[in-house]
Amino acid sequence: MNYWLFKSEPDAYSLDDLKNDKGRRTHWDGVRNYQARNFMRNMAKGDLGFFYHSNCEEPGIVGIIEVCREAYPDHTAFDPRDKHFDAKSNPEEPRWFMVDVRYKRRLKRPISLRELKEYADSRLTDFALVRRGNRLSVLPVTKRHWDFIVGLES
DNA sequence: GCCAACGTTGGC
DNA sequence: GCCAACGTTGGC
Repeated sequence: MNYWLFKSEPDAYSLDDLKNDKGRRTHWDGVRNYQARNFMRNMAKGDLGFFYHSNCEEPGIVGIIEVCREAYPDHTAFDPRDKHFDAKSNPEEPRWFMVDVRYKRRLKRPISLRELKEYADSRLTDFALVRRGNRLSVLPVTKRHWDFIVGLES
């Protein structure tokens, strides 16, 4: 099993939004970055992910979600009215993919980016999230890092 | 293939 | 709202 991190702006889509969605699940559409897309194509059913709130008052990890459907074409790329429309993608040769994720649980407390950065030079070296300039919306998390971060919870 | 211009992300 | 860090685009 592999571990991941999914970023979302809570104003646009928060952990509560996921929890309140039908079946507590959603499709993770709108990713338009090749590296992030490749990560999604590597995801397997049952993989776990952190739900990260970005671009907000206190950016940080707030919950845990699970991949419940593996990568399939992101149909929002085909819709000219969609914000993430991409004329270069089409159903015959889709360029962008998405996975479905399901709410698992909220962390006992949010683990802020500020707190995670305290470990950037020790327990969380090479964790992409705490490296400068990282803008990937989907990124892998090693088991070592995953376990350490979950351990910060309590 | 280089690189300047441009658009986006996201912390602060 | 600012701006640094990137990724992408397109002229040459």
